[in-house]
Formats: sequence, structure tokens, C-alpha cells
Amino acid sequence: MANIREIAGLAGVSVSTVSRVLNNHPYVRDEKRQAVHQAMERLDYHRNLPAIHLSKGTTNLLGVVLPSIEIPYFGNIVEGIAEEGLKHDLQLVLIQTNYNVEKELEALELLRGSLIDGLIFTSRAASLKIIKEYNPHGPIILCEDSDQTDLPSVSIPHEKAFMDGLDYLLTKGHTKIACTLGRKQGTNSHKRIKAYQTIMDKINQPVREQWIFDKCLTIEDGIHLTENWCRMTERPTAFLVTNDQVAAGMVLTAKEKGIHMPEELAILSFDNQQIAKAMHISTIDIPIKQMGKKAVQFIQNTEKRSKVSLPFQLIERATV
Amino acid sequence: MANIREIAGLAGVSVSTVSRVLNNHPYVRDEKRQAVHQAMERLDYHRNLPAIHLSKGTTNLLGVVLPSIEIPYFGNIVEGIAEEGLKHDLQLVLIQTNYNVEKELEALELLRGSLIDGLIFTSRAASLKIIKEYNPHGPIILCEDSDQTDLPSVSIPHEKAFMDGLDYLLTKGHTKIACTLGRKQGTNSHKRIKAYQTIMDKINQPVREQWIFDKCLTIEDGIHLTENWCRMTERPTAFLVTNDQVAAGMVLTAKEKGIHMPEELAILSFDNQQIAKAMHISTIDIPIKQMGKKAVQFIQNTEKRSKVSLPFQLIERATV
DNA sequence: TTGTACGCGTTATCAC
DNA sequence: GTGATAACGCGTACAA
Repeated sequence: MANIREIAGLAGVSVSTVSRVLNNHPYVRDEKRQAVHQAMERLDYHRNLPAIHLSKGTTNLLGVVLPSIEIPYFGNIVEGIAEEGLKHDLQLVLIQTNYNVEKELEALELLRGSLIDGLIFTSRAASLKIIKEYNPHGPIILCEDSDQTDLPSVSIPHEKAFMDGLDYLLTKGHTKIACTLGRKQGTNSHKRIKAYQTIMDKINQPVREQWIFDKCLTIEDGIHLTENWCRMTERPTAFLVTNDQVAAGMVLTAKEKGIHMPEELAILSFDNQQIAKAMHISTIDIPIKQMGKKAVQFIQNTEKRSKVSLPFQLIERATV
Repeated sequence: MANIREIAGLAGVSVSTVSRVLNNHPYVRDEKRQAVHQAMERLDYHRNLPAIHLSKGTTNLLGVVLPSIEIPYFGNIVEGIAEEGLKHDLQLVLIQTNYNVEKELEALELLRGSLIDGLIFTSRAASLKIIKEYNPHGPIILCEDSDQTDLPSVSIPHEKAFMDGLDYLLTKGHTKIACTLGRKQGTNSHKRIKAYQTIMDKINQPVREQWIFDKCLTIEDGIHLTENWCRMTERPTAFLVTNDQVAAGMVLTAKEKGIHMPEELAILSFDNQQIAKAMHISTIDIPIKQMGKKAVQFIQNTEKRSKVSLPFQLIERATV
């Protein structure tokens, strides 16, 4: 692989001149520029990225931490990140964690090691304290409804959204309401639980721990949930669930079992993916892709990083 | 940021010794090793990745080209790649292309620029000729049913699988069979079309161009397809479709319209995702994740790279 | 077992 | 406009 020095030699100029034409600097006589181009052509020259990265101290690489790429919610965020990243000429380094703190630390080490210029957490398991320690090495953005402001964050107001969802179920006559979460320990889930407790208090209903279902993320989970529901002695009449996938699983199974929806069992979910529309599932729309885009914008704008809350919207369909 | 030289100075050793403890080389006296560790601790030393990459000429970074992360098929491949990559300490650089050749070229340039050690195409739009030109710069793996063997490839035998699917529909009494493709220009789609022509010839049916539906990938596409089907003057009685998403959209809409399945309309799809099981969609299982894993193994094994065909399996359910 | 010196390929500074 | 030359931070022959 030819390097910049060989080009300089062949073109009869200095390495600095070669570097100049490489980076489209002005102040290079046209003849020399031509000569350099010819030399590059002849030797099939192409720049070495790690060398540039070392020299410049930046890489145009953006790290993205996500638990699993197969959960549409995260896939959508990444899509948004990719789309916006494209505009800023950023490549994406994906770190799949399965909520493993060790893996998240690896991602943070990539930041400290200057391999990536910034890092976006679509979700996290590591503590804020630890993550903040890495902030000096580059911008870190959280995709969660965070209370702190040291680290910029992008999210919908989850507590408000969950309360709105519950209120909607209330107006439809439900008081026995259960809910599902993706991961109880998550920040967003905490907000949702809080909202749940608030509303249950308001309507003088006990907070039944067994009505808060953890680790519900997929269609399969939804299927099991409805099966579960059938076997329960005291049954909720409505569910506010993690996402459209869980709702889809629930609805499909409910229909098979001849459960009347929404009379016997009402379901409201989050996200508003294609599947929700196709199955007429009532859901709360989240601008997921937009979150990813905003996160990248935060990476780019050194100045006004902050906590941003995006709007959500309740979509009334047939399952409530 | 402290560098290796400062550590050497503080620890009272040479840079090579520091490098040795950094890389767990033998032949370092314990006292010196301790001293180095202490110095690293005190200065909060951490290695600079681009520098290592430049010096070693490799990065442990693996490029992954994919059209869209939102299509479950590609997400699954990436999942497999990530899982296997983990074992080999590989990080993933994602290049989302939307089948844009320009973007694929960018990915190839990353390979030439030594930013990534290898590249996996989950799908491609660029010509084999162009891609092959980049092979000298690092291993390139294709996730497609390729006829050539210069570039290693991982896939199921698409032609065989499609023929098996069509045969299955035949045994169920269907002769008027339509099919859908993700992208007509794709290698896998070519195989599928070929199989389609072969079988149609065999049963003396014309190959109706309007019964080969292109650009069908999502649930929405499936919905439109069934709506379309209703408006057709001459209707096929069976569809062999791109993937489970398209099938799901078709089935949902068919049920709503009171279309009798599988009598009036039979649907067989590919992939066997969760949604297919949940909706009892007959489908042809593809070991997608396994493909990703195998691709990574090809990247690692310098020697026996080749063309590998993974097994598929027809899953009988309720839509045929 | 340890240290010196050079190479990796590029950018940036400064003098001309 | 142009060219030396010093960084950038690390790995590694080679010598000792």
C-alpha cells in the first residue's frame, strides 16, 4: 500500500503538498495538484484511516449502545441515528449489550480510547455515576427520561405518557388495570411504575405487585401473558403494555381464546409500529426515530445540549 | 491524556517495557511490572486505539453492510454477527445503505482504508466485479446464494427452497400461484424467480409478470397486496411471499375481508419469525442468525472459506 | 530481561 | 505556494 511519502516522491513534491491536495486546501499550484493526482492514480493510493484518526484525534465514528437489535424500538432509534449520522458523515459502531454492564463499559472504553467521538445509550444498565465519569472523553447522550441534566437526554415524558394512558383506560370504565414493563430496573420503567402508583392511588385501587409484569418485550411474551391472564383468579380488565409487540401477542391469543375485546380485556400499548396499525391496536405513538436523530444532533452541537422531551400521542383504535 | 512515554518516565522504565506489560508479554520482572501498573494508575492511563490500529495494521473492527436495520431479516443476521463477533472480540461498524451503491462503496473504502478488518454484505446492490476489486484489502463475505466462489458466501439454497415451497402449494391443489420479492434485482430474488419459472413451466402455467410482485417487504406491503388481490380480475389462489411480515399483513387483511384461508387464498412465506408462529402462518424456516455467525467464522478462518448452504425447513401451519 | 530506535501514515507548524 | 520536520501514541526488531 502506497503511502503519502511515495506519492510525494513520484510527484516530485513534498508530503505537505500531497496532504494539502488530499484535504482540498487552497494554495497549491494547479500543476502540482495535477502531478499529485496522477501519482495517486498510478500507485492506486488510498488514505489510511487509522493514521488520520491518530493524527487528528477524532474518528467520525459514533458509538451506539443497545440491548438488542431485534427489539424494534431499539432498531428504530438506530435507524434515526443512522439517518441523521449520514448528514454529518458519521459511521456507527454498534455495541450490543443485552443489558450487560460489562459490555456497556467496553463501549465507554471505546470512547476513552478515542475510537469513537461520542456515544449514544439507547438504554443502559450501568449507573449514571459510572457513565458520567467518561463524559470528559466525549459527548454521551442518553435516550431516557432522565432526571439529571449533567448528561443530555432525549425521550418522551414517560410518566406523563403512562398517566395519560391509564387515564384513558379509566375513562373507558376500567379500574382493574395491569401493566407490563420491558425491564423494571430501567429509568423509563421507573417513571411508568411511578405513574401507575399515582393513578392507582387516585382511584383508590391497591397496587397489586402481581399485576406489574416484568420482562415483557416480544410477541411471545404477549402470548404467554394472555394465557396467564386466563388462569388468574382475580383478573384485570385492562392492560397498559410495554410495546406493540407484546400487545400483538396478547391480542392474537385473546382472539383465539374467544376473549371479547375490548369489553372483557382492553389493551393499550406504546410505540405505534406498523403491526399496531395493521391489527388495530390502540397505542401511544412515540417519535422513536426522531429520538435517534435528536441524539445525534446533541452529539454535534457542542453548545446547547440539554434534556429534551419529545411529544407523544394517543392513537385510539379497536383494543380499548 | 497520558501516553506510554509518560508512564515509562514515571515508572523509571523504557517504553517497550510498558508496552510489554500492556500486552501481557512475558520477560518482565515483577517489580517493574508493578511500577508500571502504579504509574498507569496514577496518571489514569488508557491506551489510544487509533495508535494501536495504525501500528498493528488491524483494528478488530468488522464492517456490516445492510439495507435497513428495520427489516427483521437483516436485524437477525446482524444479531448473529454480533453474537459470534463477541467471541472473537470484534466490534461492529454498521453501514446502512438502503441499497444505495454509493453507500456500499463507502463501506468498501473503509476496508481499503484499513478501518475495518473485514466486511460482511447482508445484501448488496453493487456488482460483484466492483466488490471483488476490494478483496485484496481484506475478507469480504456475501450473505447470498451466490454462483461464484471467488468471494465466500453464506445462504440457504434459495432456488431449491422456493421450488420446495411451490411444490408444497402444488400438492395442496394450487396451480394459480403468485409470488412476491423483496427486490427483483437481488441475487436471492433471481434464484426465486428462476425457481418460479421452472415450476410454472413444469405445470404448464404461464409466467404472469403481474403475478410477480416486487418491493414487498413489510406488513404494510402485505396489506396493500391483499387489497390488490381483491381487485384483480384473474386471481391467484396462492402466494409464496418474501417474508413473514408480508404474510402477516396479507393474512390480517384477508381475515378482515372475510376471505377464506387457505381455501380461497393460501399463503406461504419465508423466515419463520415469532410473528409467523403467533399467527399460524405456514412458512419456510431460514437459519438467519446462523448465517450471520457463519459469516463471521469465515472472516476469522483464513483458510477454508467457501460457499456454504445452510438447511431450510418448511413449517406447516394454518395458511396453506 | 531490558532499552534504543525506528516504523506505522497522516496532519500541523513554521520558516522560507 | 511550498517544504522540512515535529508531533500523534504505540509496537517491535535488534542490540545489549
